[in-house]
Amino acid sequence: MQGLHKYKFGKEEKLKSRKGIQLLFASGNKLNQFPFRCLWLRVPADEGVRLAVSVSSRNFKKAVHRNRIKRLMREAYRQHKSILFERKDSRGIAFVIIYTGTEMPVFSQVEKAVKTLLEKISGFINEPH
RNA sequence: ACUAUCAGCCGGCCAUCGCUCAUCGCAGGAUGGGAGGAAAGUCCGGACAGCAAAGGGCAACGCACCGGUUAACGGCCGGCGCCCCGGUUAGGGGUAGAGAAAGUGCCACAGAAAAUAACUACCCGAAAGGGUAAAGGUGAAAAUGUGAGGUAAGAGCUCACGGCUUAGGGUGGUAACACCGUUUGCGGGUAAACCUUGCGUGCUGUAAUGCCACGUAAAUCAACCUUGGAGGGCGGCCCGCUCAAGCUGGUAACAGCAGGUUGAAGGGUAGGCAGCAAGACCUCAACAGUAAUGUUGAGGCCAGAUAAAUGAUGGCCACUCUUUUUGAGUACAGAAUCCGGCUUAUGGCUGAUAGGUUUU
RNA sequence: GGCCCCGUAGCUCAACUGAAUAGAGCAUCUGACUACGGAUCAGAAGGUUUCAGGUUUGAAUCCUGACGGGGUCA
Repeated sequence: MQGLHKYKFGKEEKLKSRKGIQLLFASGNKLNQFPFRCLWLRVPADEGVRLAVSVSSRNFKKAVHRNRIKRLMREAYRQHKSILFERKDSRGIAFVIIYTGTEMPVFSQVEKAVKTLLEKISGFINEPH
């Protein structure tokens, strides 16, 4: 099942609940990796791995630019999310990635940063102590 | 080739991977649809939904030449008036354009005086006093302009030609209005100052609203009230109307219990479905109309998410920049209930119409 | 998505019932005082009143439209 969905990023893997997002912002673990900031939290196993993506409208006033950045971030996560699935325990992860840079990125930059970010999270999860 | 207006299209194709919706399938999956002219600003107008539907008056807000168009509009189309440009002719452009002769206010500085005029001045007169507004000169604006008569000096005091204006008339036009002749008068500007007149307008908005699921609050405190009534409703206010919660004891004031309204503090949920995608819809053609627009016929189905889909990478082609390669880039910009407008942001290509210049 | 408010010197605010040089404090600069600096005193500079158009003789003020910033909702 997981192998089949290796490069997909469907509705079930997006963090959509307003309540979950508020919980994440209230008590999530913080992690900085320029140009991103990440908040993540362990959740029960039936939640699965869920991601939300965000760009501040203070840095990017045009909606078309925010959409562009969010699409690049989702695409990068889709290609490298298998890093997170090679984990030891079966609990789920909920996390949000926020773009904090002030300039329009290109895909290669986003891809590189997302990859290192996912490796960092994977390291925290697999070695909690 | 250039300028203006109108209409249309935005990079094209291929490969791999992916997102969202619908349909089919037990499932893996397959097929099909998937941003705009402005989706933007939220400046107007509606559809739709809820609340309320005895009224009357006032206030508030909006609009303001005429006719047409439309579901409606402050939009659009055509005309009229005014202003500007133009060998001041043809023509082109702009225009929030009712009323200043209903009333109130304001008009700095300068000036005699800024709106019931009189400083210098002119005339009569011995003076007291009276008559007058031409000349001075400031200002954005100075008491209807020019000429003649008239007079002591003057003055629409009178006359001629004008300007504006009141009333009623004739001709043309649906009308605004234009022209003609009669007549009343001479009142500076400002209504995007208050205001007056005419016409119109319920309020709140898809986070409306309905249903389902889950969950709690039943309680506490304060104030007021229980038919001589707190408070609620009828658009904001008033009148008026209407709804609205009581018993016991006591002569009464009041007390007790109960109830009602408002507020404080506090508690709970913030999930799902509908609304929500076939409509003042789109394309083409014909007809009516100067046009906006309308009618008829044929064909078509064209996003529907909810921390929010419509994308990424590679290759070739087209164009621009950079010194060739390399490289960078390809307008403005991303639906959120849906329509009709307005405003703003916008690079390029194609076509049509109009204009003048150059070449043949 | 709806509704509401505000833009004045580098900063914080006046002047908002139109009137001609837009004012005050802090900050900046110059000079004096001091051995130097601070404080103090004197003086100066700094403004397309967010932008564009209109009404008016005259606009920061009134009107319209843009641009920018902020707040609020079940």
